Amino acid sequence: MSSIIIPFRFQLLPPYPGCGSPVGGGISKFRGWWSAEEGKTMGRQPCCDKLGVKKGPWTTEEDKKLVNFILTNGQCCWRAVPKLAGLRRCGKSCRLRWTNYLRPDLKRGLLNESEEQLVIDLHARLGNRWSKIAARMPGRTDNEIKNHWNTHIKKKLLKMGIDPVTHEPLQKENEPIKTSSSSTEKRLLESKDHHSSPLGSANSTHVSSEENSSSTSSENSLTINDHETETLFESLCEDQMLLSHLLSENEPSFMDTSAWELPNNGPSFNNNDHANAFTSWDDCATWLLDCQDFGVHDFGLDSFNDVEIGILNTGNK
DNA sequence: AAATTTGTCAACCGCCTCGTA
DNA sequence: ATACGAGGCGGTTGACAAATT
Repeated sequence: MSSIIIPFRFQLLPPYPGCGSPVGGGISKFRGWWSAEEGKTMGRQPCCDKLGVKKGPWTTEEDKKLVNFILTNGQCCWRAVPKLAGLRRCGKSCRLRWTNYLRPDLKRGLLNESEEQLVIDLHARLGNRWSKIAARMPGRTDNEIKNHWNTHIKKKLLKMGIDPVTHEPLQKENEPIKTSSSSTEKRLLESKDHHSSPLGSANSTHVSSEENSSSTSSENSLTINDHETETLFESLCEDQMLLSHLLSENEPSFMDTSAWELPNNGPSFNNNDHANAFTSWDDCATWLLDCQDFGVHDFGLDSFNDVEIGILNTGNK
């Protein structure tokens, strides 16, 4: 089965009725829908009504409802989705199902070799921060990468004699930590405390300065001395070249997730070859409707009514 | 062919962060 | 300043499939 990236800015439609227009920070910043819709005096509803909320695997029927709903209404308040889509699910569950499985820009199938290598490289830098890793990998979800790491890559690395946590040869495990220059990262890990992935800690120190420009260098080196910092920096710089294009904050990530949320003026595709194949919403909609690989027919999208197709076609007006 | 073990991955759980009241 | 809720995240679980005995 071929892997396909759907360069598709999905929320082509206005927010839900009553939602109003999310202002400023976009939809993710939007709050307070319930108070407006239900005439309540501010305050909030619980995440989901625990009673009557279904759990477990999603049925085709539920998938169909969710996809149809989001195609028609776009993404807005996840808490409102199950109610409006006629699903007996928690909003969280809907979001998860959508982001991990139903989103049309997802690749299907196992990670290929280059993707695997990228995961390994990114994991070496970011640790178990799967969402950060996924953000650098087009069409892949954090859950998918996490699963693949745990079931494939971990074993592969162990087979190769590499510690999947430290990314260093296993035989070095028993060596003293303090003077080994190749264990720079590990030393940093030791100096940082409690992250689940020691390397993740080290890398979080490094990455934090990349990804969080508000972090100061002094903050990042609170627990290591100057010499260690210098050595660490030198060590990390070796690899920095390799991934700088991936990790640069100034460069858009491969999958610009914001693209999903702020489509207001019609298609604005990711910068890749697939994207160029689509020149209009008609193309997108047509493609989506024809997409067998995604299993669109399983969701009943091929049986969109005229109104729904019309909405899709006019989404960028 | 049946039973058991192992592998896979979708989904849930609980915690954290951030924004709002 | 505080409480609360939404969304997001990573860890874990459990159902199912595949492989092995």
